[in-house]
Amino acid sequence: MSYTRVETRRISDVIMQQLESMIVEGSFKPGQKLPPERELSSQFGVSRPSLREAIQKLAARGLLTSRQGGGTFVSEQVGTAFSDPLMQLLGSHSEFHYDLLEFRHALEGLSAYYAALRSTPADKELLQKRFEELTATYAAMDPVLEAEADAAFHLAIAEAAHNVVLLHSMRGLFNLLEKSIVDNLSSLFERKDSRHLLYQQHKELLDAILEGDPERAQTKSHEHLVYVEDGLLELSKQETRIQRALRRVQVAV
Amino acid sequence: MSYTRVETRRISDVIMQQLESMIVEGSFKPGQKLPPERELSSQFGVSRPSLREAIQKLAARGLLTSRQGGGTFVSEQVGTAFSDPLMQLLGSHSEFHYDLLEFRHALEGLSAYYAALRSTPADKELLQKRFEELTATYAAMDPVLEAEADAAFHLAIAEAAHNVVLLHSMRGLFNLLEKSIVDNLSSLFERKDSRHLLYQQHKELLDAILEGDPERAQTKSHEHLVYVEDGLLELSKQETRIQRALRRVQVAV
DNA sequence: TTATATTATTGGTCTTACCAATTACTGAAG
DNA sequence: CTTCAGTAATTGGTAAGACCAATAATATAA
Repeated sequence: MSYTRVETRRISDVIMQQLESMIVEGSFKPGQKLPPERELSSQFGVSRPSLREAIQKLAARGLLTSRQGGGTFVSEQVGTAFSDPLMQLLGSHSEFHYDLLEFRHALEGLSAYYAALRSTPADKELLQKRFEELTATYAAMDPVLEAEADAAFHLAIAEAAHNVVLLHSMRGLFNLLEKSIVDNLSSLFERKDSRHLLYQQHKELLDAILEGDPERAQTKSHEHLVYVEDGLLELSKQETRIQRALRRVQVAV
Repeated sequence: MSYTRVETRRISDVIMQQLESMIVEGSFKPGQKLPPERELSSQFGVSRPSLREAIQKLAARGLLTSRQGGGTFVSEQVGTAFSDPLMQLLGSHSEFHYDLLEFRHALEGLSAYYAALRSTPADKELLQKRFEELTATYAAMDPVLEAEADAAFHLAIAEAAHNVVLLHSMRGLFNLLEKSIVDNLSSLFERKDSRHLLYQQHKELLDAILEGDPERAQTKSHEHLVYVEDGLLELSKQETRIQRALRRVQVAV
């Protein structure tokens, strides 16, 4: 008896996977509104019931939510282990903020490395745009606006890295940081005399990516990270880290 | 579980819940064939599309399976953990397995860097122990045992890095990979002629950490990662990555 | 400007019809 | 009687159109 996998793919399953991929890859971002069902169905070339079955399946798994008359939306907290209780805990305990920031900047380095390796022309175009938007905010002297532009720039790098797990992790971290932490700190380590230095670092990072030099991109990102963290260290978080390290020795199994 | 979903309940959700209850209660037993859709729909007093949406949702959750012309059946293995959101997502899409592994190895590099910077004497002791346990498994020729020891070694490094976010992420990734993915692949890229090379890489990594040289630790970890990923690339996942990258260009807004 | 009423949009549901895969049935050949 | 091919019935898969209901956008009146 041959195990002939007929595999008559259900069309709603095909659509579901396509939508799923688009969500995971970032074509549809969390919170974003999807096109109307009628439009989507004709766009995919399937009937509305089939398209609906796909949507309902994804909704059953929590990736989509739809309200009658409102529309269909991508769930805000899609995947990522950063929405779990522990992470919420970490976000609310200031002694871990440094760890969060350190991790975020580390991921940025990774993103830069892979972005330099795998970014498409379209990616590079977007990167250039985001960079220009970031530099434009330097004039405004608005730390919030600047932080947002900075986040957008680094998220664009993460997207250009073409690793969905990395992208999701970055998104989750940014969400976590955005809410409470970064605002207080960003104004601190972005002191006025460092504007030029930050611009220089970002510029070098961008160039390394655009030129497709992963090693240099990672190095530049790393230099950036070291600089920023040095600024943070002035806030004397080092003590708590050492304290934790020592405490850990006691509880280590 | 009780979510304030009190709004106008979708009829397909109501039917889904009823069917779910019947399955859980035993009215429909595992393996049993359900009545035809037309019959069920009229029995519930709803249209067939609505009834179908309910069935598809349950099928998406693994409770039901349906074959065209055959019928709809209750799944045999009801009760297995099929709840994890990201797990289900990434586990069902083999094209993302590479992303997961890449991310894991990248995090290992980070761990190595910070472990070299901040590991305490107690950490180093544990690292040495884990490393010896790992090398011991090389003799056993048991890929599962070896994978476990490898995981324990790298987790110890992550602990020595003293960044709770990094550690938490590593743990989550290991759990994710352990379940289904890594086993198939690990046996592939850990071919027999590479034992010595892997030992060498691990040894150099350990030494760099013990000597407190973060740059070298990261470099060694990176070399290790490159080697492992090269092995994975032989499985030709690169095409799908490129395809995804190109497809993303088209739908990007 | 604000508040209300109206309209358009959009998901939710139903009906009908037809296609496609599977299963059950029939009947002829052995 | 069994066996097997061919046919018909069963049943899930898909499509199209229509209408309802909730929401959002717009226009109107106070």
